Amino acid sequence: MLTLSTKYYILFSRQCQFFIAGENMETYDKIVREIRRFNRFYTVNMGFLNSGYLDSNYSIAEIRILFEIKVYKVCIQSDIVKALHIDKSYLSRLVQRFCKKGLVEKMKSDNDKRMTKITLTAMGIEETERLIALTNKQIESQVRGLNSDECDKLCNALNMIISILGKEEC
Amino acid sequence: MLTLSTKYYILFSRQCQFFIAGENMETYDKIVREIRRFNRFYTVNMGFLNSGYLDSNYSIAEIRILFEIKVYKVCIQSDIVKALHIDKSYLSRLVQRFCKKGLVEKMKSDNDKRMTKITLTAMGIEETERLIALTNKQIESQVRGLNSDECDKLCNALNMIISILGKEEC
DNA sequence: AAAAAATGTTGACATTATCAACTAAATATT
DNA sequence: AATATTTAGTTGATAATGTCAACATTTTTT
Repeated sequence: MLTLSTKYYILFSRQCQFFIAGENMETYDKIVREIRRFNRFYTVNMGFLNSGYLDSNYSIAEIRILFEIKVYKVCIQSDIVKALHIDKSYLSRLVQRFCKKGLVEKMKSDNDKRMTKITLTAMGIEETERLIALTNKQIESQVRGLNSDECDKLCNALNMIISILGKEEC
Repeated sequence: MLTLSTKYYILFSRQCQFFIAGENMETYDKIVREIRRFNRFYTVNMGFLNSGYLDSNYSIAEIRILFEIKVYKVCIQSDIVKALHIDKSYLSRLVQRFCKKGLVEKMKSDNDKRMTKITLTAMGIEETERLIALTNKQIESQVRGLNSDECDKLCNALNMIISILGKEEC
């Protein structure tokens, strides 16, 4: 049986919830609009829309995958699938192509025979670094002209976004 | 003929330039790395890598184009080409498809017979708004859980990036 | 008047991505 | 222990997406 105070607490807390929910709704409306605005800006600004990405003969996804393998050093394909949310059959084919090019090496795992460990070859590392350098150059051309104050502010803003949206990671 | 003070001024200013240039080099290295980090995060986080974008039967580019036509209200194809940096032949075909679907209408321009003015039909507006709503929903699911302080900070950060990188627009 | 540039279209591909079905191996369930 | 489910990766078939060069028109520049 409820005491009076408990009852009031429930009432109060419910009201609070409604209040907070209402406030958040509005807040989300604003932030959602801002994110869309940002996405419109950023996809064009970074050239994600036109997929002829760099002069390199690689797609954004390919570069991203090579980079990921480089970071992992050794991993299995499903690690990449989970990290980048790409289709496993697509990745499988890309990995095959990388192998043919001599960028990636496959090794059957001993403990779990379903898995195939993948890793960059020396040539793969070199090529990935070349691609990173290319990307760097492209990005540098976009920030050239910023003064150090703007760079700092930009840097902080980028990290702020990662830290806020990153904790949501599911 | 230079006075001593002018000479010193030039020397000083040159040194300053070197100093600033040197400082900026390092600053760029850092900011370029940060931007790459951000791109890695953001492309995955926003699902730009796997192009099965929304449940909608539209690609990111298509949605972007519809949105752009909506903002322009009336425009010509090359406006969109310039705004989004996409291939004109690709756009031409997409516009044709939109026309067949009844989303976009073409009208020959009178003053310049090369151009074709394009605009969204009522149905096109409706469909674009539906797509915007879908995008909103998807983004909302990513910010759900943020408190209003985090939303504010996120918002400021997004706008900071646009304001800094946006002025570079070439 | 001739050359160059802008607008948009088309042909012919190349690339990129997706979906469903499948094998093989490991794990969970009964 | 036998069966079912899940996980890892591959393959076939095909769809969707994007690109490049060549072209016709019309306008602008020289």
